[in-house]
Amino acid sequence: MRQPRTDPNVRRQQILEEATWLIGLQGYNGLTVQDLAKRCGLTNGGLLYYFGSKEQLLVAILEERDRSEAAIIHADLEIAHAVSGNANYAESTVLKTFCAIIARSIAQPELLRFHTVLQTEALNRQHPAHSFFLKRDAKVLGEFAKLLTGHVDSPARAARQVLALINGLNQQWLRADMEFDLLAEFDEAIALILPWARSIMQTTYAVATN
Amino acid sequence: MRQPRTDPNVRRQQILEEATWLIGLQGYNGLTVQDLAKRCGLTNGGLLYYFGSKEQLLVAILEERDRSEAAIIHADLEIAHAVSGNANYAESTVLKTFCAIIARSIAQPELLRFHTVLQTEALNRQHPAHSFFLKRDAKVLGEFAKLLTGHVDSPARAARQVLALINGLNQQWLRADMEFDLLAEFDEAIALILPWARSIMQTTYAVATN
Amino acid sequence: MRQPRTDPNVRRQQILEEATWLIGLQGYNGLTVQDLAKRCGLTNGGLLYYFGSKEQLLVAILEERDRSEAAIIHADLEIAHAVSGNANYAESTVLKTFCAIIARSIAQPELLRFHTVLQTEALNRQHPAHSFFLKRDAKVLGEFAKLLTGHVDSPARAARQVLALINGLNQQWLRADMEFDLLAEFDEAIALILPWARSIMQTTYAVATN
Amino acid sequence: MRQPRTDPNVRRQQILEEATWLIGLQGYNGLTVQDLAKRCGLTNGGLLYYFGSKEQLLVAILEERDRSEAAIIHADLEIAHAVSGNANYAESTVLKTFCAIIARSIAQPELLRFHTVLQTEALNRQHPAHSFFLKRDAKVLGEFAKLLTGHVDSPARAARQVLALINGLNQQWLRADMEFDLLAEFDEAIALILPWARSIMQTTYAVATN
DNA sequence: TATGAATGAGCATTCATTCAT
DNA sequence: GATGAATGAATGCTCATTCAT
Repeated sequence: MRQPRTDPNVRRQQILEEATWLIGLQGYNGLTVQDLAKRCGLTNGGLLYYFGSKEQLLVAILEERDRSEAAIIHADLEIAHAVSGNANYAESTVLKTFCAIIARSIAQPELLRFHTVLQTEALNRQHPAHSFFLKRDAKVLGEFAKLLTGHVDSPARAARQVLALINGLNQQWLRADMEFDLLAEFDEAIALILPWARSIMQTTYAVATN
Repeated sequence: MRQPRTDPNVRRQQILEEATWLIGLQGYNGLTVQDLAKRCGLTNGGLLYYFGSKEQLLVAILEERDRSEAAIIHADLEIAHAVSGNANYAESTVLKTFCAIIARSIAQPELLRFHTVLQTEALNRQHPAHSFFLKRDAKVLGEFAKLLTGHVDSPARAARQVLALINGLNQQWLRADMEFDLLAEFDEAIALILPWARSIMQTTYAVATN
Repeated sequence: MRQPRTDPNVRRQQILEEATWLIGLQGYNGLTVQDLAKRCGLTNGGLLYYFGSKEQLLVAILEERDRSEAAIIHADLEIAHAVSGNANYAESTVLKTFCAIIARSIAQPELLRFHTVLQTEALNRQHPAHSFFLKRDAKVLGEFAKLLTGHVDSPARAARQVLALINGLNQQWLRADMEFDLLAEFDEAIALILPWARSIMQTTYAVATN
Repeated sequence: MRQPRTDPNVRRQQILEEATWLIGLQGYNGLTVQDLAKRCGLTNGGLLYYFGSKEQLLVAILEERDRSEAAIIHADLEIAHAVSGNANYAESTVLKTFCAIIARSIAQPELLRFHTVLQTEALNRQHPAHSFFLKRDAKVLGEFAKLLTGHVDSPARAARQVLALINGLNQQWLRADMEFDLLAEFDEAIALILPWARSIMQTTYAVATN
């Protein structure tokens, strides 16, 4: 009857992962604590012991997402920048960064789903993740613009275009049940904005997909 | 106490509009029959008299959306095609069609919100609008491709790119509370795919916004 | 399965009465909507249809109590006052009023229980009936003082004493399962404050218990 | 992380005190083990280690109350009685005893609150403290009657009156947030029953408030 | 055409208690 | 001695739906 006492850190992580998966399917509002608890093999009371409330669970997921995303992206960029010594990022770095984003989505489609679904649900000002995604859009646009500086006429505008392409293609890909080659489509699309991209694609591929 | 006996067709239309607005805010699952009924000035029982169930209400909205969209787009294109006599659409027609889509979104942001929110919520295979948006994506991509034939190397791929740009920019625009010039951003973005677009923009503007 | 459609006003009244009874037993916090609903022969949802929330139900009870109490007391006094033409109330009126309060408690012990239990539960500042009983004490003390003016040295102090005696005896009576003669005890007690009371008791009795 | 190992007797005492305080605020049913544990700086499991269950905790509090009350009252009386050698208590002893009760309530309002709240909550026959307060009322009335013997016509009846006055005034005092002079009000009230009280009040005051 | 009463299922959350550690 | 994880039952409330009127 009683659970065989799982390591609480493992449990917590498991809950976060299952919740991410379920939110990706049904959104935050469509998620029920009961469902989630059952998937994790405990009762709703047991689950709420970890996070206090459904909303705090969401906050915990978003914080973790923030942490791991920041870790990945910044690690890549900081190194690249330090190496070059130049004010702007190298062409290969820029391209690699964008492609890495897509590659990660392909590798972890449940995370992509989570972001895609939650992001739109959170257009509602009352949504607990509303301001999170407001800030996130601003931050991402800023980082993209910085990345694009020196490579396009208007970095801010190009940042919007890159982000729009990423989000738009992601959504098509998810709706089509991932049955087209997202990375290939993105490569072609990014070449619209960075014409030199096509010529250095081979190298990038290898890096991005690792 | 009793309602002053509104014309049932007017009532129906009002319900559809309020529902569209509310779904745009909170999604279909977030919509409550009670809320909607109150906004329409009748009781939940009274509302369901018109549509039978919440799901049938959604179906009715989607059908109406289908009808009015098809009417607008096809009207434009059929005429344009008939006039030219050519196998492909004229540059100005293509551009005008795309811009008209954006212009309509700007003119009726509640419809844009409805589509944006519902479309993502419907990524879930269980969602009553799932197959609707599956078909819609296919249809739109097909129409875009046809429209782009003769103007780009790969019409199918370019169609994806255009649709991605539209959806992506729309989402950014809604999240930013409509505080940037969506049409200007789109003009620049479409010029990435159709380089000749920039030169004929002035004319298009006037037409698209009417 | 479905209820045989009781008259909604009757239903409402029935709910208020059952709730009064249950609160008298277990307090407001001890009252469960489920329990109350079952006693009324409907589901909790059905019950909340009438009052919206447990707290609003309490408010409705208190409002009704207020109304019917004010009606009874003021009717008696206004008439008595009007008749006498004197600035102060007649001895018999004063006594009759106090005894009538006790007589009503004896006739409707469930109301007495309700007030006794809720009043103490509401000592908590967070309690939804807290301010109700604050105001009630003030109002009752004021009315008692007015009633006692001309009959005692310090009407305000005597009002406190009368109220304390009433509440204190009530509580003992309820705890003793109503197994002593509350009215007799009160008659003796009120005579401590109004020494002339004993001599006119016979008359009062007859009136108060009607 | 782990508690710095407080002396278990101190701990126990602290729990009893905090519980008394919380029950005075919200009643026994309104008390939650979680709340109480947090106030005591340990977890719910840790708290229940001491008392086994919420109800046993209540029993422990009541037993302790019994003990310390009995100790105080009886000490006073026994001595007074022994000294006088008379069958009845001296006037000053009687008055001192009553006033001492009030003085103790003023000095420890949290105990007064506890009794006031719990006593009424326990009117419910299902309440774990129901029989405790039944017996207590009987015992107190008996002791009061013994105390009043020789000073009033009907000691039993006078005992009721004194107890009613004490409880009634206490309740008013708590509701008024302790913003009137309870002892002064009680002095006047007790003089209704013991007319000679007023003349020996000065002496009593000094004793009672120490 | 609609209202208004009612249901039944579900929801997030709370809580006393248990127990392995 | 005490923690921390977990349960199971309950709680107030919401919601789509039904249906007599």
